[in-house]
Amino acid sequence: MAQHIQRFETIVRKLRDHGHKITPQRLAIARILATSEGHPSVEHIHARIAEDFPTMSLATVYRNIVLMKSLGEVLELGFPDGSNRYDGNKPYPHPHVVCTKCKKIVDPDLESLDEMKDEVARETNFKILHHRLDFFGICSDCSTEKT
Amino acid sequence: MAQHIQRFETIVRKLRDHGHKITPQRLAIARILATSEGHPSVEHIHARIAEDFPTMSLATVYRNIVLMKSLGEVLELGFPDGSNRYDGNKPYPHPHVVCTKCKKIVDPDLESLDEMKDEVARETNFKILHHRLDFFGICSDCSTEKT
DNA sequence: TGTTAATTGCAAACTATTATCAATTATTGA
DNA sequence: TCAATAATTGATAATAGTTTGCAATTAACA
Repeated sequence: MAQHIQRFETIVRKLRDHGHKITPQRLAIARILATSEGHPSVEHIHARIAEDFPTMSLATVYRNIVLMKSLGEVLELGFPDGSNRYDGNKPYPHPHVVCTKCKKIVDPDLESLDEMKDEVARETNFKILHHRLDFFGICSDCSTEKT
Repeated sequence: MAQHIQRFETIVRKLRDHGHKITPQRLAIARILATSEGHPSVEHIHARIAEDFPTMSLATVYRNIVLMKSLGEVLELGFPDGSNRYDGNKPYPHPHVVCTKCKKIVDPDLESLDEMKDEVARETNFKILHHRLDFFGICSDCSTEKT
């Protein structure tokens, strides 16, 4: 995916431009965040890197995610059950569809969200800065399973 | 507010119908959940009850919230920063507008959400069961403050 | 009222995340 | 190229919010 490579390079450039060192750990974390379709968790990121670098520390994953969040290059998705997932692919607010069975997360295309934002701003007199929209349900794979 | 009293009675009836004992602690928690406009936190609930019953335990608040959630009478709002707020007033999914400064949470009226749900279901082939929609911004009170 | 199982309060356990700190390493400029 | 230095790392301790275990208490029902 060319756009994944672009995202990866954007993140690395941003890190460099802000004077952060480019370490192998940092690169590995950025790569997974930029190229994953599946909105990985910290555990997932750590486990994947630990396959090749057994000394990779969880703390390093957390630290780098905080850093990339602060640079606006990673979106954190915290869920009510306490689980956190990350998106380095589209680091701006956008709707998600979550399968409650297999935990898959999909990005739908929705038109009407901006209008809705204006509607809310008008009605409540808030200055709306960002938002969060998740739909929860069962994906087609899981609903056809006979288990 | 008559509808707050109704909500309180609905919750108590539901508890009773499911064979749960009606304890003073349980009633106090249900009352706050049913009558609060402000989407209280566990701490808030506990603190308010502790004014009158100093032995009220935090664990009891947690346990009863879990119970009322499982009966579908309380909606849990977990936020990305890890904070949790509860709504015993409208225990079904509905949009929220959160002031990031004073933490106020308001319920806006939105028409277009059901259409959006259908749109998502059509596009992703998910069976949508519930959703979560939050807008974050600055309320009019906070934006007029000169601090 | 007495019996019984649910509920409570307290404290210990747990989990996800953050902070500490000595050792390591990327960057820089000579 | 390499030495100086400041950031980063890994291992572990600390933290905060929530949950669990257990003995004592209490609501519900006969």
